[in-house]
Amino acid sequence: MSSSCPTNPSSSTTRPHTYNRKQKSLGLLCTKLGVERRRIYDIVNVLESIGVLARKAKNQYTWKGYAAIPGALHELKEEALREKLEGSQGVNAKVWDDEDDDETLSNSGSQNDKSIPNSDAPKSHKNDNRREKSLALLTQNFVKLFICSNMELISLDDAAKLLLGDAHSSSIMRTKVRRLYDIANVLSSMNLIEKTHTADTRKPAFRWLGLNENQSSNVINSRKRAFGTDISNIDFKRNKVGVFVNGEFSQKPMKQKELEHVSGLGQVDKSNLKHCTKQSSRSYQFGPFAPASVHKVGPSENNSVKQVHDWDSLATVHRPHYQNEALKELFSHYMEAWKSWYSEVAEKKPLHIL
DNA sequence: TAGTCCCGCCATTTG
DNA sequence: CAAATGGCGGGACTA
Repeated sequence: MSSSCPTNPSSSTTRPHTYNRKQKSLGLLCTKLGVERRRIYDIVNVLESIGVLARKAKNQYTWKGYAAIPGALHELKEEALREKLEGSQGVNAKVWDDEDDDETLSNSGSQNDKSIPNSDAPKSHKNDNRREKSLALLTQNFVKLFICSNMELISLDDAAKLLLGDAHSSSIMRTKVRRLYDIANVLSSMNLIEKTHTADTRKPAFRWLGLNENQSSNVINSRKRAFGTDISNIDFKRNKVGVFVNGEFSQKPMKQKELEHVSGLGQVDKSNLKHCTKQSSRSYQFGPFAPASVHKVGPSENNSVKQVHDWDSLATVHRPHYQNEALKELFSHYMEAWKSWYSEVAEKKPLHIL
């Protein structure tokens, strides 16, 4: 963080102004936000998993925007279907965890695999191992659970079990669940999922909201504008977290325990899920920046590029008072920070974190 | 107590 | 080698 960074600074910028790399250093950002650097990585990974961001290289991220989400989800869904086909029969869907990794995963999707320069072949084993345990993969698999199954509600425990396959020591489970919390917090912030609890058991669980189209899990085709477009008037209040949903900004009262009941159908049907999950590979392929062009789904009327508008309002100053709303706030702040970066950096220029 | 998730050590990966 | 990343899990905090 901080200081000197080798990478080329200005150059590519269209911005005559100073594209001050230093000002965009992750370290500085973290300081300003009062956030630990380590946290950022988690968030970035989740965002990248759903297409909002793309890592181009070390210290280089490209903001894709919310409009990229539909496309990413679509990809995930197809990928899941593909996996389902190939690996299904095996009653026990594999497990990612547990020592034995294997799977040739990593490359089912389209190009873009983590854009890892090194070819795949070599150190693949170890890499795969890492990859398999990555928050990014977990995020995608978690999302697949929702978009590929008919489960209405999924508790993190169930998700962990499903994603872990059979073998799960309580220890591994615990860790997995911790990660899922990390992920769920970010996804919740984006309103892609929401927390509730099963009707029967009062067990906490999450419901997929997706792009907020009607219930159907078919994320890819319904109206509603692209996720996150048109963000406007945001206003946070203590204990309230603003979230943008389809253009509108909604505030969820921190612990909204209201809607709970809704859940009716929820119930995890493990069996029916197993196959659908399996590792995947990241494969995003959205258009360049904001792409509203991404095979977007709905008629997202406005181009995400412009979703920039009110991001400023997202700013709001207040240090994240961790505890609970932690990631959520952090996320908001981060969005704001990025937004400013974005505007400064001009169109396609990659952002340099640090 | 179960559910959350803060916090940061430390192993890896990269440039 | 230093900096950037990120897996991982102990344990504090809450409801």
